Amino acid sequence: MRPLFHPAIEDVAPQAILHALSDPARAAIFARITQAGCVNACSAVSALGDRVIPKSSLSSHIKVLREAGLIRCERNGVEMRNHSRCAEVEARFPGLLAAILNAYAGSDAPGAGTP
Amino acid sequence: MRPLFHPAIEDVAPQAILHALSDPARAAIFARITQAGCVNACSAVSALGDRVIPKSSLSSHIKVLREAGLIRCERNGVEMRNHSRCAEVEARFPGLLAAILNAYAGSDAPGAGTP
DNA sequence: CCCATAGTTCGGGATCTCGGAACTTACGGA
DNA sequence: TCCGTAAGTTCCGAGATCCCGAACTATGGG
Repeated sequence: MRPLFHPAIEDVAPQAILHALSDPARAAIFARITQAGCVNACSAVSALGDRVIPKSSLSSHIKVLREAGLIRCERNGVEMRNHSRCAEVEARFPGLLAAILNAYAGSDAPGAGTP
Repeated sequence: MRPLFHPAIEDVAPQAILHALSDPARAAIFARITQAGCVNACSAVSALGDRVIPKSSLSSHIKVLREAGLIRCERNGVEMRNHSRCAEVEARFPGLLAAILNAYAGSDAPGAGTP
């Protein structure tokens, strides 16, 4: 399978980023991918907090994040590697991702659940 | 008509803000309300760039922005005054609104069209 | 009292989203 | 080599959401 479609950084639209991150599940996935050193397997993400996300939903979420320009995906054998494109997005929209992730972290820590 | 429902600032969720601003039309409305000194009539907003927004859609957009905690609305006779709550939101989520509005302004200036 | 203006609500069609089941791909073991 | 297992994707139906025109409500003026 050839590289999937990834938008060029200059084609990334703010509304796509906001839409992608307006879902707490997607925001949590993105936060985890970003925090985990920009590499992560898709299934390693499926256990977010205490919520189990079905495979198909997870695949959709990953697709939304990818097409929004937030992550870059490539196959590695059976698994999928998801790199965060935070550096590119940061260069194009300074402070945006930091503010969004910080807002989520400050409100209810999407990547860690709230026991 | 009693004051409409407005969430307390501590009840404002990041996902609601991102969802509200993930629509370019809503982002443009909010940008205009914020830039116009935090006061504006609803109908004065309807002429955004070259796009005509139907009244019902505009009312919905305003409602979404209000319930997301981004603006405060109150009647003034026949008209509606829309104040931006940017200061409150800024205090709760530092840098968020600035980064979002800046992202839109840097990509295609939602409040001014791109001739 | 009647009308004009500003905004809200309602209704239907289009679009989006979620998630289960089936399918595809890739690797590993016998 | 052939089969089994694991990881993701695709397909499809049910439900939710969004958009916008038409009808409705509320306020103020003549």
